[in-house]
Amino acid sequence: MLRIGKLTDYGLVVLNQLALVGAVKQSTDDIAQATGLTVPTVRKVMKAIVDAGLVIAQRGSKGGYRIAVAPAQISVLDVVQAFEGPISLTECSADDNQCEITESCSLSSNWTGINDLLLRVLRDITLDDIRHPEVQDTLHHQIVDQLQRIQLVNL
Amino acid sequence: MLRIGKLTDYGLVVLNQLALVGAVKQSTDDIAQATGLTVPTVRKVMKAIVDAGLVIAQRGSKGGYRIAVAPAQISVLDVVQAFEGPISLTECSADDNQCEITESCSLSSNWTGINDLLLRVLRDITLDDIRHPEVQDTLHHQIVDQLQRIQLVNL
DNA sequence: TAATACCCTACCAAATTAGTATGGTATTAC
DNA sequence: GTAATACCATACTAATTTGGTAGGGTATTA
Repeated sequence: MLRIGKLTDYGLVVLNQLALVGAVKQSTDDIAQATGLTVPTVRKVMKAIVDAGLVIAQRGSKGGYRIAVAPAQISVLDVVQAFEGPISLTECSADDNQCEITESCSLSSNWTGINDLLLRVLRDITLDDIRHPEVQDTLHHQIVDQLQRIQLVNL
Repeated sequence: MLRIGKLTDYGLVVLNQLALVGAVKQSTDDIAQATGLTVPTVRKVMKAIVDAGLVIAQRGSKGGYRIAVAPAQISVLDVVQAFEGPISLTECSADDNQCEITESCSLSSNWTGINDLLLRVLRDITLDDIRHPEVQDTLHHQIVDQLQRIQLVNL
């Protein structure tokens, strides 16, 4: 139903927690306790955001995780892609494989445009925005206002 | 992976086909042949868009389907919702059920804003836009241009 | 009354996702 | 150099969702 995965959501929660404590390293257990997530789930989440370069992991005693990038530099798109790979609304626009319904498929390729718009929106919203609801509200209204001013060419 | 379902895509293809012939009624077989989809799949697609009121069905001999609304009045959002129900990126923002991680969930509620933006974009693009790629390109550029002019408040 | 063509429900198989378990490896402290 | 800490990698299971299919029912028209 056009949903993002739960893990993506968890990822945002964890990043928020890491942003909260700044440079202080936190272990898996710390994070689990702070967020209310289970330890195994946190582990899974950490792998994704470490691989994406959003978080730095240090092993061994005295190890732990700390955020690698300033919250204002982490976009929602970064997080979504860390968990769900490259975004593409349809198979057509993503892979290079041809779809079966060749004749009608020229139409489907238009999803690409919608896809780009979605990417743009997700890229323009940062972890910092998310963390401050009142700021995010303002941002939200700004974008909606702009969209409302757009005259559709064919109407 | 933040995908729309194949059926939704098919729905758009079928609606395009119906729009092509205007007021002429088409049977399931006609549509299947014209689009390259299988008959059972077309049946499933038709149910969704008939229920959504986008297409009118007439039974009996001489029956068939015809488009119920002008293509310029059918938004991509209409089609997506016909197949995938109300759009909500997270469970939190959709249902009234409480999520388990209570403390951190205030953060998750910010998905709502992103959700609204997505709805807005999908609602502003019509079947007519989709059918004319060059028009849709223009539209696309317009929206992206507007988005680019937005200054994020916290940067 | 028979032919046409939509309608409804249910079923099956494949893919995806969430959650869990387990053994391995790097770093630090003593 | 050994033990404790804590991250790492892989794999497995169960639940959910999705796509595709089947079969019998009902309305309309000739």
